[in-house]
Amino acid sequence: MLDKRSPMPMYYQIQEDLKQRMDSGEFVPGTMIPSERELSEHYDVSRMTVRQAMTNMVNDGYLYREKGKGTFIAEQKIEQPLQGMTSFTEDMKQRGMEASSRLISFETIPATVEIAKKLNLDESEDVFRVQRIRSADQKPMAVETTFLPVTLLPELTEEIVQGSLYQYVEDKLGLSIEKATQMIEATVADDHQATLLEVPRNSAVLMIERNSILTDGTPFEVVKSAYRADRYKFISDIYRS
Amino acid sequence: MLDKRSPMPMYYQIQEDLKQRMDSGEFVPGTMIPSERELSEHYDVSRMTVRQAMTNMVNDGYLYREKGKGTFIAEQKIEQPLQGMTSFTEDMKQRGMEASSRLISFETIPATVEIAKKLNLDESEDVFRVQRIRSADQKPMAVETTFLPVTLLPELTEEIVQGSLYQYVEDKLGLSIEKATQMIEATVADDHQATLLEVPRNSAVLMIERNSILTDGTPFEVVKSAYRADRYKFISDIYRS
DNA sequence: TACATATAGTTGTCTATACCAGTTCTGTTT
DNA sequence: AAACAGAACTGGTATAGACAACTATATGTA
Repeated sequence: MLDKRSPMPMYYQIQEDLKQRMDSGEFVPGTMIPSERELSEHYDVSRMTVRQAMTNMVNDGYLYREKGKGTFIAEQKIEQPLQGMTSFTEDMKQRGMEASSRLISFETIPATVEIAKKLNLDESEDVFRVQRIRSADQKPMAVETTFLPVTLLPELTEEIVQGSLYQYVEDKLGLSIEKATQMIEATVADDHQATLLEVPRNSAVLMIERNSILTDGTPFEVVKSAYRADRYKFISDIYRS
Repeated sequence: MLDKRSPMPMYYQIQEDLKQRMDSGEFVPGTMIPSERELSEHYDVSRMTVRQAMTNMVNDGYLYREKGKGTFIAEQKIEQPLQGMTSFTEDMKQRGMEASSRLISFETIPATVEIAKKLNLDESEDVFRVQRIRSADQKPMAVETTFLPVTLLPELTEEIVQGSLYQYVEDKLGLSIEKATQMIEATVADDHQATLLEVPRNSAVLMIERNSILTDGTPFEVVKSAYRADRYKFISDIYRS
């Protein structure tokens, strides 16, 4: 079942296996999963190791425990789309829609003053400018424009941006995104946006700008998205303290 | 140091002690706290018990660990504008503006279907409807409409809502707000909003709706705010995983 | 039938130990 | 003085076992 010689810790392998069994439909929300003792026998590890895996999954919201009863599969939490950073695809999936994406343009341009400042570049240094239409259930949802520093990703191509950019960055730079600052505002659609989003001019659009920072503190990207206000609400949960 | 006969688990007592030592200034952000082995000797418990306390505190953001180096006090996360719940007044203060507020109406009305559902009331049960103009630097910033269940706060008055409502709720009910779900969307101003916000009709407005839940799970309020899009951006920081 | 009691199952807490992997300091050698 | 090697630290992973607290079910008794 598990690979004891793998460099991956046992508790991690158990987590992945349990998640996989959840995805496959073996466990549905509300189901009680086998007890800690049963799982420790099944995976041939100590109960504490199973507990470590399960504690992580409880913290991540996959499971919940009830003392004296057992451990259960948690409901899929639809209501917190943006707690951790969510991609457009994940976001739409959580909303029960199918995401698709169409590349409109991919070009290298000198940074504007605004973008240079946000990416911590000298003025007129080159940046990639990638523009996409993001669709949900085959209807336009947002126009997304991404700015990336050329110096950081000199070998970036169209193919890469259409794949998993974040995966590429991790492999290429050994860094990942640590956090982002997000700004949300309301505007009315300009002609260009109206055409791409297939809405009347002067419709309301929700502008979301995300500035992402890598784990070493380098600004990584500026993403400006214009969402159709008639189709999209931004939802988040906030907690006290 | 710790009370071994207390019904409180040892790891919990350790957490509380460490937090108290942080509050008292013994540990400041960035400081390395004693190693797990030292603490286990100090508290006279096993290292695993210390680890359980520390793992919880890492998950809660009080500490962070670095393999081979030690465990450190985390920075107080000030840089999260809307991570914790912020009042309009605090929000404006952080933006360097002076907040003021004018009560427009305070009335009792039967709940609409939407509000009844969100406040978990029977249809047509009474709710308070409080409408305010929120201003920053003496210029209108938002129109805020709050819905509160009458059954929860039967003695609510105009004076109270103009003071600290949250303080009143805590004293009156012994409960406080645990979390809120927030929905943000873009619309165009209707006549009423345009007049109150002193903007042209068909200007863009940022609608923020906040549904707050008390610590016992009771829905507490629905707040709908219409912000002037030319003056207000919603800003938040988000973190990976 | 109704109520108490046992009992077997669950998670919760805790111990004592062991080894691994990464970091830092220290003493020795060059 | 600089470079290396190793010791002594750090947290990370894992074991085997114990008892407590809680829940559900079955059993016996009034």
